[in-house]
Amino acid sequence: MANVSSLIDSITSCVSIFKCRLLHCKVVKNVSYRHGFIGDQLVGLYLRLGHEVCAEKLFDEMPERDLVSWNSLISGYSKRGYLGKCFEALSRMMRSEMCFRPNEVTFLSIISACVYGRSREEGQCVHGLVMKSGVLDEEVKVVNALINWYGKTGDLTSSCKLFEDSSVKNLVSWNTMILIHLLNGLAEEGLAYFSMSRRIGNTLDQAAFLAVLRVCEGIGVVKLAQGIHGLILLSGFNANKCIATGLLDLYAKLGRLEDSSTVFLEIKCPDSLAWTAMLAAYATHGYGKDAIKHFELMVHYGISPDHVTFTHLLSACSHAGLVEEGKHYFETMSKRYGIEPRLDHYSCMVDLMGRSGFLQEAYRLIKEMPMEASSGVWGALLGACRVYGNTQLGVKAAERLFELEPCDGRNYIMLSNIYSASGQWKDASRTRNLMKQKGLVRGKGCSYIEHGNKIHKFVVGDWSHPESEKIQKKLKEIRKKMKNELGYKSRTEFVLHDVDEDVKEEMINQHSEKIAMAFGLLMISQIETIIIRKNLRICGDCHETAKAISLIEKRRLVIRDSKRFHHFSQGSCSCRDYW
DNA sequence: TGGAGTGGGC
Repeated sequence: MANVSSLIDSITSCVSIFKCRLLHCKVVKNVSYRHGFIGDQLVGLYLRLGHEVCAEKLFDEMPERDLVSWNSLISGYSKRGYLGKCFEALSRMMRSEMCFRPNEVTFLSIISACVYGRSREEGQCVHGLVMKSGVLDEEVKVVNALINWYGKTGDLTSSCKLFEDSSVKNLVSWNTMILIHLLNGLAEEGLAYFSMSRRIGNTLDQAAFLAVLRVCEGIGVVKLAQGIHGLILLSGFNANKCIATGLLDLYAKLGRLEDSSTVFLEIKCPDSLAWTAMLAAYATHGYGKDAIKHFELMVHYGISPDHVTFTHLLSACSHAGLVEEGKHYFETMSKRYGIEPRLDHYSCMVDLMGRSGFLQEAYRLIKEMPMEASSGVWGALLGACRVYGNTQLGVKAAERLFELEPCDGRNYIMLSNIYSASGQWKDASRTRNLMKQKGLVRGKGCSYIEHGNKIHKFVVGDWSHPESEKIQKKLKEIRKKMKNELGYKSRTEFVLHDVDEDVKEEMINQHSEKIAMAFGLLMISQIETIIIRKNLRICGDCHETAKAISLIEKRRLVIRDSKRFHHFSQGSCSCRDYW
C-alpha cells in the first residue's frame, strides 16, 4: 500500500504529460485501478493536463466506476470549461447500469462549469435537478454555488431569493453576495452586505476583506478605503500578503501611488504577486523607469516573474515611451525566463511600437504572431493609427475589429475620428451612421471627483451641480489666466466635429474633466492633490489645461482615464505628453 | 469512510 500512496502523491504533484504516462504505466504494471481509487485520480490528472481523449479512454477501460469516478470525470471537464461534456457525462452517469444520482459534489462541479460558461439555460436546468434531489436544504456549498451562478449571469433577484430563503448561510454566502452585487455594478449594496456580515457577528476572513477592497474600488472613495485599511489593521490582517496586495492595488487604482508604495514596503518578504501588483501600479501611473527599477530589484531578490509581471512591465515601457527597453524585455521574457509571449504581451508590443510611430513594424509583428491576433492587439494598432493619422492602416485594423467585436461602438468612433482628423468628413459620417444602424450608442464621457465623503459626477456642459455658477466662474477665470499668463490657445483640433471654430472652442471648454478640475480647485484644500477619474480617455486640450492649472494654481492633479493615470505638477505630466 | 468540492491577491 506504501507503493500506492507514493504513486498518489506523484499523481497529485504531476505537471507533465510524459510523467503522467509513466505513472499510468506503473499503475497498470503494479496495482489495479481500484487500489486507492488510483484510476479516478489518473482520469483527473489527464484532464488537468488537457488530454481528455486519454482520460476518456482510461475511464471507459476502468473495470468499476462508482459515483466518485463519475465525479472525477465531471469535475475534470468542469475545470477545463467543457460544459457540454459535463452534461453528457452527467446524462451517461444517470443512464448507466448503476443509475447513479448526482450528489452535492456533482452539482458543485457542474455549477462551476455553468459559471465559467456564463450559461443561463444549463444553469437553470441544474437548479431544477438540485431542487429535485433535495440537497438544497442541507448543502450550503451548493446553495452558495447557485447564488454565485445567478449573480454572475446577472440575475441578482434569484441570487437574493436563494440567499434569503436559505437556512444554511455561512461566511461564503455573505462574501458571495458582496461580490455579485459589485459585479453587477452595485458596489454600495456590496458594501451593505459586508457591513451586515460584520454586524451579525461573522468572523471575517481573507476572502471577505478581498471582496470589500474590490467594493472600495467600485465606490471610489479614498476615505472608505482608509476606513477598511483601519479595519484590516485592527483585525490583524495586515500581515496577510494577499490582503496587503489587494490594499496596495486599491490605493494605486484610487490614484494614491505613495500609499501603495507604503503598503508594499510594509509587506514582509513580498511574493511574486505583491511585487507584480506594485509594478502594475508604477505602470498605470506612467512611471516607466520606476517600474523597470522595481522589476530588476524583484529579480535581484530571487522572485520569479510570471506572464502577468511581463504584461505590466511591457505596458510600463509602452506608456513611458521606452521602446528599446520594451523590446529588450520582450526578447528576454522567453529567452531568459522561459515565458512564451501571450496575446497580452503582443498587445503591449504593438502598443509600444505604434505609440512611437513605428506603425509598419507594429503591423509586421501582428502578421508574424504565432497565434491569431485578438481585439486587444488590433485595438492597439487602431489607437496608434489615430495618433499618427494613418487612415489606410487604421481602416484595416478597424475592419478586423468590426469582425471580432461587432457590438463595440468604440471601434466605430475611433475609425470615424481617424477620418475626421484627416478631413474625410463623409467617411466619418458614414462610419457613425453604420454604428447607429447597428443600434450601438456612444458611451457618455463623465468625470468623478471625491469631496466631503461623496463622489461628485460631471458630464459635458454640466449645470446640474448646486455649485455650478461658482464652477463656471472658476472655469472662465482659469481660461483667462491661461490666455494671459501662458498665451494658451484652445486646442480645437481635438474637436472632431465639422463645426465652426468658436463652436469647437465652446464644446471643448465644457468637457467633464474641466468642470471637475474647476470644482476641485474650489473645494479641495491647497495642500491636497486633486484626484479625478474619467470613464473615457482624457482629451488633448483637457490634458494641456491640467498641465497649465498645475503651474498657474500651483496644484498637484491626478487624472485617471480609461487607460492610465496622469500626474500633473509644475506644468508637466508624468506621461510626458505621451499617451 | 474515502478519492470528487461553493466565495477569494498581480
